[in-house]
Amino acid sequence: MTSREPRPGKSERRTDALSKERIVEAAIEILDAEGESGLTFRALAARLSTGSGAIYHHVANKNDLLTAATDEIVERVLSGVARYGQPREVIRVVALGMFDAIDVHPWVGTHLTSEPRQLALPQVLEGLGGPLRALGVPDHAQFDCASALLNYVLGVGGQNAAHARVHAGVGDRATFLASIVARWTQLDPERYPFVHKMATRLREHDDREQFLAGIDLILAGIESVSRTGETAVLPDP
Amino acid sequence: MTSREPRPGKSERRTDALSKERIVEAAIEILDAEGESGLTFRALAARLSTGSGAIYHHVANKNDLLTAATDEIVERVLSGVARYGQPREVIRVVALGMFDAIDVHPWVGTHLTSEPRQLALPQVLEGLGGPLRALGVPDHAQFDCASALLNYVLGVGGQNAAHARVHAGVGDRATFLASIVARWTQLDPERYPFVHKMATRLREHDDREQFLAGIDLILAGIESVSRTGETAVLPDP
DNA sequence: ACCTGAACACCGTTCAAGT
DNA sequence: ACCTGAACACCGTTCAAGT
Repeated sequence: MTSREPRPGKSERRTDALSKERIVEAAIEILDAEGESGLTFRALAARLSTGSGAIYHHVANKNDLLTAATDEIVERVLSGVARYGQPREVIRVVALGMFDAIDVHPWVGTHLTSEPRQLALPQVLEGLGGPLRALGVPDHAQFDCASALLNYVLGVGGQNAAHARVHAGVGDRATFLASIVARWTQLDPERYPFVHKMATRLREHDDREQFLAGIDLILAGIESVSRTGETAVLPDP
Repeated sequence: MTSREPRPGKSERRTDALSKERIVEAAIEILDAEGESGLTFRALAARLSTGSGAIYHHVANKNDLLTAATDEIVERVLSGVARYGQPREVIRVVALGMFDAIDVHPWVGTHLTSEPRQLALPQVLEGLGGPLRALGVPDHAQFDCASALLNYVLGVGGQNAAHARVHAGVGDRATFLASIVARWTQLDPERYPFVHKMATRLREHDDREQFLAGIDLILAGIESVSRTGETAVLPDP
């Protein structure tokens, strides 16, 4: 519980003065280790060997801190992702990068959908939407296509973050999934036939593969829009 | 600030004893009127003219209360939705029902993605996935298709909830969107060419139409999977 | 200018005491 | 059995006082 010494340098000045970068870095470490509920200004101040009020000299409030931490993770992920190559492959790599990042940092999946003004959102949008032109998607359809991809990625991310949050408290992932399957199979089979059919598949499915299958599904839809023109689904004539 | 009289009936017993239904109903009213931050056990107790501890006799905790409120809204929406007709139309109506519900009750969009054990999730899954068989989607692909639709709906819902939360505090929707457009156009046009192209469209777009365009995109992808078989996107042979 | 940490205004939740 | 509301153990945030 005692705070570690901040490097035993000369005593002229603390060599590691507080800065937004150091605060964000410490916040990320706490978030990864303890989850969202572990990040308090008191815990953060203790880890930085300072008073909780000091943090407010570098960060406006907790929301600002979470936004900065989320932006930092997304920046790292997307800067390490190839932007050349087949457009379809770039989209898949960007999407998978976000999926894996949220797998490692579940809190990113939560905050990404809760603060629409953060930089991370246009960054992901650029990564998913940029390749659309090269894919042959007409100008007027690009917004809809990019937004579908983005919202799907955000949906899965939020869901995975919620899963991680829950089975952080209650045992491991397998027992957590089993508890959901059990709940689903208790539902009335007359009213929920589809859910019953899917329940077993839920237990044995691979999150990452299924995520990619969804991306491929949307990509197939995008291809079909690009071919047929204006609307994705034409009413039967 | 004085609490309203609970109906001046005879004094044998309070005619309106506390119950989970009454608590959930009051919680929904507070959530709709004041937003998520307005729902506190003190505010809820005051509205129900009782002590805050009394609520715990009918509800396990705040998460349980929010789950019950979310389930209630989703139950209302989906029970009022047609289950017959063209399968594609059923999917669109279920999706639009969720979209509109989250538009009216933004907190539903938040809680739907934060509690994976709630009943509302399999309910929406049934509504979106049930019609897939009639659409001609092969058995082994139905899980991926339904999950893509569900995650897209959850993504948009979470995003819209976040928008509502922000522009509840800061003026109306138009100025909120304008502030996002302003932020996006300040980004480096070299690094974010796509975001720049989309920024103007963001201001003039219709949320509901765009939501439906995304559903249609995924439906087009589903059609294409059903036609071509196993994989959505075939590698060029 | 930056840091400190006590103080303030809240929360969710518990629990002895009432009916 | 159900309700009451004070008390407890936290929060985020502020701010006088220090350096």
